[in-house]
Amino acid sequence: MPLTKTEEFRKADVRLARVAKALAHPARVAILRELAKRSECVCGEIVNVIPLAQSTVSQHLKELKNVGMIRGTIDGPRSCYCVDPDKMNELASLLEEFLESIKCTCTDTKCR
Amino acid sequence: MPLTKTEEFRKADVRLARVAKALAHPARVAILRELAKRSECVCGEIVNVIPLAQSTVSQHLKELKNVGMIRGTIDGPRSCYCVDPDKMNELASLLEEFLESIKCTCTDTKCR
DNA sequence: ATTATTAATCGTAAAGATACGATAAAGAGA
DNA sequence: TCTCTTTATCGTATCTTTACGATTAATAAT
Repeated sequence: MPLTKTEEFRKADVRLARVAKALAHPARVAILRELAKRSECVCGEIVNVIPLAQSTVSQHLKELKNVGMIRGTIDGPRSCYCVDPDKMNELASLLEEFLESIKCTCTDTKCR
Repeated sequence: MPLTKTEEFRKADVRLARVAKALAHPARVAILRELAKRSECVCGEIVNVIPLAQSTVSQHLKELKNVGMIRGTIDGPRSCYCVDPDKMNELASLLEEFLESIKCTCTDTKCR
């Protein structure tokens, strides 16, 4: 039995959902917040801030990387992670535009 | 063994993740888009637009309702669903503010 | 009253997400 | 070279999400 039938939906909707999904866990939100407030990032510091096991944090980092929000330069035993500014802005715009477009136009009195 | 340990995270991050999660499926994005472009909505029409079974659409509607994005007035055999303007704006602002705050400040040459 | 229509709910199966410990990989430092 | 540190990956258990069909509920229409 099929699970997610993303093929059936509009590409734009699928992309949007994917971006939203990346933000759909407090750990990933926290990671992005941490990364954004530093000029150089090492995952080790991240692990100390997030109340999860190292392997789990690594998993969340991977997800953020997959969607393109962050970049990681592996540098031997320490990797430099940071927000990808261009991609982040692109994805943010995508979400923001959608959110702006969802202003309710309902004139039904039952809904007001 | 615990699954989501939302208790460990900042309330703001948990709230944000919850909002993002509501948008984390193409069907829900499509539903919001449909609702937003009408002045009166009936679930039946929604079902016809979304390539999923009626029961599944109903489930997605419920999730959007739980997070507060939409309101539904059950009116006998037809229910009127529409975007909750105030709540939607509130949630949208939450997300938008966060996205704006995630501008990369990384000055590391390796990341540029 | 009976029948049709519409939407919610229930039960359930399958896929995905989340979390952890253990292990592997890869340099840094002694 | 050997050890330490750090991160990624693997294996696995559990919870959650997604999806559907079947059923229920509630009104509308005949």
